[in-house]
This record gives sequence, C-alpha cells and structure tokens, in this order.
Amino acid sequence: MRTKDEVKEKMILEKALTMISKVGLSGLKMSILAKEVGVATGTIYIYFKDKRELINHLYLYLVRKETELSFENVYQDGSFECKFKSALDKYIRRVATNPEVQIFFEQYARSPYNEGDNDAIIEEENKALRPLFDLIEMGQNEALIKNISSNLIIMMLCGAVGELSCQVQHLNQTEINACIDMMWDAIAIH
Amino acid sequence: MRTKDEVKEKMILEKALTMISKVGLSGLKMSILAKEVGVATGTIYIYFKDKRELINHLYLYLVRKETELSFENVYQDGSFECKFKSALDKYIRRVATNPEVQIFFEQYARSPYNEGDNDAIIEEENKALRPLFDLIEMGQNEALIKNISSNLIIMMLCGAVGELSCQVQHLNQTEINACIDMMWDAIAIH
Amino acid sequence: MRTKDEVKEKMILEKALTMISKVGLSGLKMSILAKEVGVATGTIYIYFKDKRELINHLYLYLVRKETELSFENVYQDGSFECKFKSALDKYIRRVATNPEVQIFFEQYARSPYNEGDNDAIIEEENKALRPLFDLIEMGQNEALIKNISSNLIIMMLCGAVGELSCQVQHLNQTEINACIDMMWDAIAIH
Amino acid sequence: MRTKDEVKEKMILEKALTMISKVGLSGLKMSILAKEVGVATGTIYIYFKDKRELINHLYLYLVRKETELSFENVYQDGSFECKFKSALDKYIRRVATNPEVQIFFEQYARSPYNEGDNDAIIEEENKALRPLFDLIEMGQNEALIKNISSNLIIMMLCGAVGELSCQVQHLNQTEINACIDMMWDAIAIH
DNA sequence: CATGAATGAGCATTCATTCAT
DNA sequence: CATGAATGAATGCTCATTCAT
Repeated sequence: MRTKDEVKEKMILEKALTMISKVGLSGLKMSILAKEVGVATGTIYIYFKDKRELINHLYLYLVRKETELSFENVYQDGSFECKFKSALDKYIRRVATNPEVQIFFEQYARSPYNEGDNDAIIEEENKALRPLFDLIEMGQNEALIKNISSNLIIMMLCGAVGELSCQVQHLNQTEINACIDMMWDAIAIH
Repeated sequence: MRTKDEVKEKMILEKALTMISKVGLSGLKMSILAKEVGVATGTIYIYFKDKRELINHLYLYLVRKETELSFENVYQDGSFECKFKSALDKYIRRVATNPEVQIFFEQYARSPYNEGDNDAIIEEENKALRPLFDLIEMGQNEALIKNISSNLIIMMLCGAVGELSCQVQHLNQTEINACIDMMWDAIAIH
Repeated sequence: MRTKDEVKEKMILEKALTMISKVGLSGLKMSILAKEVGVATGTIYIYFKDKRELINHLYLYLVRKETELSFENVYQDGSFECKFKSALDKYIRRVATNPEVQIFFEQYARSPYNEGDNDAIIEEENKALRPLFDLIEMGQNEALIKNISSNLIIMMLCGAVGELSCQVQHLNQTEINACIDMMWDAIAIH
Repeated sequence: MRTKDEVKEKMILEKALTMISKVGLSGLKMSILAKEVGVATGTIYIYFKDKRELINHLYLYLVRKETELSFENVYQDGSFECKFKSALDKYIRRVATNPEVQIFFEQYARSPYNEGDNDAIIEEENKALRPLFDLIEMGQNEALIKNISSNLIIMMLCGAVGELSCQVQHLNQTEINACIDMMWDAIAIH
C-alpha cells in the first residue's frame, strides 16, 4: 500500500497556487491541475474533499507559510529606523518574489470559496503581520512613530506594499528604497 | 427609438457591475444577469457580442465614468497642501462610495477576460488619474513634493487608497484625516 | 421563441419509463435519455431540475395516469361476482400490458429517489385503487365478501396480481380465469 | 487457515445484503462496504472478482440459505389443512423476519447484474419452494386442493406472501391468520 | 493475503451562446 | 428588436478496480 503522500499534497497546493495566479480561481480546472501535478483526477479528491476544500486549505497553507517566512531574519541591530526599513524591504521582496500568493489572496477574498468569513481571513493575516505590528508598537513606545492606531498604519503600508510588489520587477533598488523612504516618512515623527 | 436602447445597455452594465462585485467575474451568469435586468437572455447578446465583450465594455464604461467624476470640484483655493489633501479626500470617498468599481478592477486585472493587455488598463487608469498626476507635478515644480517618479508616488498612494477604501465604512473622519496626513508626509518635502 | 413543449415533457417521461424498466433507476443516464428523446442533454434540465425531480415527476405522472385508466369501463351489469371478476380481469390486463409501470414502482419504492416518504406513495396508490376498494366494501355490505379489513384484502389481491402480471404473457385465458377464481374464492363468503 | 476466510466471505455477503436492502444495488459502494465489514477495499476483490460476482454470489448464497431454512420444522401432524396453514405461517414469518432477502431478490431480478437469465432465478426459487410444491401436490392427490397447475398456485401464494411480508410488522396474529385463511380458501376445494 | 492510495472512465449538471418564433 | 427554449461542450466529482507496499 502506498502511504498518503505529504509531498504530493504539497505539490497539489503549490501547483494550484501557480495555476490560480494565472487563470483565476474559476479558471482552475481540477482535471488540468491533476495533469500538471502528474496524478489522476481522482487522486486530488483523496487529499481534498472538493475544489472548495482544496482552495480553503491552500489559503491556510499559505497564511501559515507566510507567517513563518515573512519577517524571519530581520536585522536586529542598528537604529530603529534601520530595522524598520530593513523589515519593510524584506516584506516587499517576499511579496514581490511570490506574487502568486498576493494574487491568490486577492482572488480568494472576493470569491464564493471564502465562506463569507472575511473576519477569519483578516485575523490570520494579522497573525502573519504580527512582527510588523510589534515593530510599530515598539516605535510608538519610543516616540519614533506617530501615535495612530496600528491597524491604520498597517493598512496603509500593506496597500502600498501590495501595489508596489506588483511592479517590483520593473523597479530598481533605488526606486524601491525611495518607496521605503516614503513609507517611513508617512509614519515617522519628524 | 435610440434613447431607450442606451438606457437598457446602461442598465445591463450597471447590473453586471453590481453582480460581479458580489459573485466575481466567473460568478456572473448571463441568464441571471438578464433576469435581474428584466430582459431575456438573448437581449443581452443584442447589445454585447458575448460575455467577454460585455465585461470589456463594462471596463471602458467605468474608466470613463471614473475619469469624469474622480477629481471634479477639487478645491481650487488655499495652499497646495490644502488642495492636495482635499483631492485625496475626494478620491478616497469616491472609491469608498463605489467599492464595486474597485472590486471589479481588481477582478478584471487578473482575469482571462482582460486579454493580457495589462498595459492598456494601466494607461486608462492613468488617464483617470491625470488630475492627480498634474497635481503632483505641480507640487514637484514648487519643490513641495519629493522629486520621485510620479509613477512611484501614484502607485503608493493608490495602493494605500485602495486598501483604505475597503475599510472606509469602519473609519471615522479623524482616522481618514490621519491617513491623508500620512500620505502627505510620505511624499512631501519637509 | 419556442414555447415550452408539453409534448416534449411527456416524451421525456415516457422514454424515461421505458429505459428505467430496462436498466433500472441507476442505469438511467441523462445523456442517453436525451439522445433517445432526440433532444440535447441540457433540454431535459429545462423541464426537470435534476434526475431526482425527473424521477419523482415520473412517479406522480404514472400514478395519475393509472388512476384514470385502471378501472374505467368496468362492467356495470350482472351479478356482483361477475362485476368483481371483470374488474380483476381488467386490472390484471392493465398491469400486464404495462409491466414497465409495475417495474418502475417496484424500483422507485426501494430507491433513494423516493425521499423516505413512503406514506405518500401508499396514499397515492390507494387513490388509484379507489374503485377496487369501493367494490370490496360494496361486496361486504351485501355479505358477499369476508368482513376483513379491506386493506388486507387489497394487499393480497395486489400481491397476487403483481406476480401474475409478470407472467401473464405466458398464460392463456383459462389460466388467468383460474387465478381470478382463486382470488374470488379467497375473499368470498361461500 | 481456511476457516477464517470463509467467515470473512460470509461477513462480506451478509453486510452487502444489509446495505443493498437499504440503498439498493447501485447504492452499494464497494469502498463503503469494505469499511462496514472492517477490511480494506482490495480485500473484497480477493474474495470476489468484481461487484457483479459479489452480487451473483450473494444471490446464490441466499437461495441456498433460504432453501435450507424456509420449511424446516413444519408440523407433521394434524389434518392437511392444518399442516398447510402451518407451512404458510412459517413461510410468511421467515420472509417477514428477513425482508432484506425479499428486497434483494426484487432488486436483483430487475438489475443488469442478473445476466438476463431470469429463468435461472425462477428455477432456483422453485428449488427453495420445493417443500411447498410437494405439499400442494399432496393436497391435490387427496382432492383437497384445486387441480390447477401448481405453478399458478405458487405464483399467487408467493405474490400474496411477498406483499404481506412487507407489512407484517404492522399486522397482528389475527390479521395474519385471516390472510392465511384467505390463501387456503383460494386454493382449497370446498 | 491484506492494505488503501491511485487510477481514470463515466456521469450529472451548468451555462455561454444560438435561433425559431 | 425581443424572447427564452434549445443546445452541447465543458467540468466537478464518483467509484469500481488495480497495484505498489
């Protein structure tokens, strides 16, 4: 008996992500996904009850993965401004390197696959952004960052980063730095 | 009589927008759309060759409408900063009042209906944002705004506004003003 | 516009009956049924929401049809015994001529398509058997038929008729008459 | 060890019978059957080549079992009428106690699993009914039972018993006796 | 022998589009 | 022009059967 293959499950999810980022959620055809993964159609249904469950699992899978990776290895030394900008840079690069994730999240948020439970999404995303929240609060405590609800701050930063990451391939380091500077100026106390 | 026809065409487009913002592009069923509009399925095909054309027409229709409305009646008096913030406020409110448009644009950008011609979208959007571009350039000429590519500036602002507008219903005027201040600080020369 | 065709609906039901009697309920394939009827697959779904509804409608359709036809034109003259035997004869012949109906009812009764609502079936069947019930009660009032619950009497007669009708093609009139005599003897007061 | 295997084979057949009587032949899913039995799907295919063979074996298994059990221990003393009625009573009870068997036979007779060989079924059933045949012939020799083809007589009795057994749970002994009396009157010479 | 993951043909159902009225 | 019944390709999902372990 072949044992249920965790690697295979991951392959299905990863391939699904790639396909969704190209053709959208509704463009994801189970049979084509199976072919891409190199398994039979039915095999996918061993790992996921149906398309909805596949997509919801993909969402959770990505949130968890992002949580782990997003802000690891942020520089711990230097001034606060330095740390913050380094974190933003890391974040932008991460999002830019995995635009499919960003695209998928956008698609998912507006889809019937997300069972109206938008709060759950927001909460999970907050978890992934925990380090950024912490950094901001730290800055606020040190009177380096404006004393505005961190939700508002994160919202603006995320919006900007999201938009930025879509175009990051067309940008050079100087431009990215300029953007990071803008973000810093937006929230810093001068 | 031609008048009635144009009304019907507009009704189809508007209803389509509403439906797409709720169920997504692929969730838009031609027969249901027809029912909502109060016409027969076939009638829609008199006005639009197929679903793709309907959606592309909707895109153009919205771009034009937004261009007209987005920045009209911006305050012309007061300091530059005052004018700029007023323009942003207007923009945020406009986007917030018509979230369907924002949602549709997001959906459209990533869809197979948009024939890979993402540049065309960007160009049209730029047209709609012309007044904002002009304002920024004016500010740069007066050395009030950082001398960064206006594309970058717009990108950040739009990202922030987009994210903001999604939540605007949960925000009070003070919070919105705080965000506008952040945006201004991001791009202004201090 | 073509108007929804009552004849077509009937054709679908009749063809479905024929097919079910040959291959069973689960053997009924919507696409093949469509081909047999001479329409596209989708057309069937215009008239019936899904396979379940098709089958349930078929059931009601047959019950009504049988109700109308089962005992019409029963001899009104002659002795009671004569009338009764004539009614039975008619009934046996009807069932024998339309074995598909009998087969379908059997299949339906035990199927997941019959939504557990077996009482509804029984009630409808009773309606179809009304004339037979009346006849029996009449006989009981005249002290010609045993004073047993008419339900029991009907049950036995139906069981016998059902079994008989399956074989009726292999039987000659003498044999059928012998059976009818047995049925009469079973219930008559001697 | 062979013993254990036969037990497992029997378990598969018995569980299949139970399931079929509930969900029908087509409702029987091999994987679910396996789960119910407590073995792996593949195991069933060690004992039966495929679903068809499983069902055909089940049929034979039941016919043999019924033959053994149906008429054993029929009272040997008393008048012929007494013996006959006792036999019928036994038969009704047996059928009533095992309605799944009755249901399965009905399903099987009309199914594509029974390879058109309906005569074979009838023959096997006749074998099971041998004791009843014998009893009837004995009665005919003693001029107690009508001189009608025993096939016809059996047919009527079986139809009646089948119908009766479906309802037997709602019937009390008096009612069952009334039915047995009717059956006797149907075939006896008065 | 036993297991249950893997297979893929097969089927119910949907929905964009057409066309007879 | 307007209608909505008809079409049928496309798709999600099932399940009998196989086979690697």
